[in-house]
Amino acid sequence: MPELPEIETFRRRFLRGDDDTPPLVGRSVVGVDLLWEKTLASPSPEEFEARIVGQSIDDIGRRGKYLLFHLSSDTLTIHLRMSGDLRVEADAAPVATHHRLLLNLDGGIRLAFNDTRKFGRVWLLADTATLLGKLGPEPLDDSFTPDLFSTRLQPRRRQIKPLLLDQRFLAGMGNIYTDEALHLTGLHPQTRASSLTWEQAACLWESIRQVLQEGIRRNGASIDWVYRGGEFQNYFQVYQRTGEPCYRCGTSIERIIVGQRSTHFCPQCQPKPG
DNA sequence: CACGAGACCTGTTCGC
DNA sequence: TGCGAACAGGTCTCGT
Repeated sequence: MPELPEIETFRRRFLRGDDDTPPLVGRSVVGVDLLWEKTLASPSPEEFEARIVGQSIDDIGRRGKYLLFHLSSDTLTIHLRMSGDLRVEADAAPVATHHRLLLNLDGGIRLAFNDTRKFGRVWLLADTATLLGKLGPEPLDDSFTPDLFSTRLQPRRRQIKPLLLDQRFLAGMGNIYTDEALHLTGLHPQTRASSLTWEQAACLWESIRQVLQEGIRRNGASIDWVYRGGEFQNYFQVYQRTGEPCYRCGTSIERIIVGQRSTHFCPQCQPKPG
């Protein structure tokens, strides 16, 4: 799941707190329990524990799909990949199935990293530049303009969908929001990026921002049992709607594979070019 | 550079 | 009912 809106939802929840989650800023790390070694990308488990204990959470940020806990002297960087989840719970709570890393905080709570498929990764970094430096623009930043987007699209010959999923091209888009943005624009997912007119690029720019903002407003999308609270799944136009009628024209939504990813689109509203 | 295959993992759903 | 195949929100590496 976790794409930009879901990560942003975590960030806001941990910053402000909500009904069952207290704000995390200001709390310090008092202990660590690494339950699945590969979850920790760097440094070594020994160094991780020695360095992180005693640091406090000063702020919480996000870059693309990376969640950034800015600590006293390091940045705890987390990528949830396919099945990662973050839960704030009592530090005496039983350790749930698929918990991979526990960070005990002061005040009797802990931040638990739960990840069924074990793809998620955690880094403790003094400098995030190496890890984050190759990411493309932030789609919701003011600096991301239609002109910038169009200019970046122009030299690329790739199919538009895999290009939008390429985090070096644009940071934060995943399979759901890409399918939704292309449908909103009326672009076939296999359209060549370089073939887009400025107007089409500007329309896609608008659609990308619209679906991401809508996703954030709905607290992300909850599929299956993960990510309580998200509502955006109730507003999907094409994602996981194979065979169901397009809300705009009534044509059956189709599912094809593009760049090895499941892709949903309306063949009427998003005609294949050429 | 663009693209596809395979890897990394576990769990659920689908088809026969 | 059972069992294997297909599929899942992501990204990396390798070969062509």
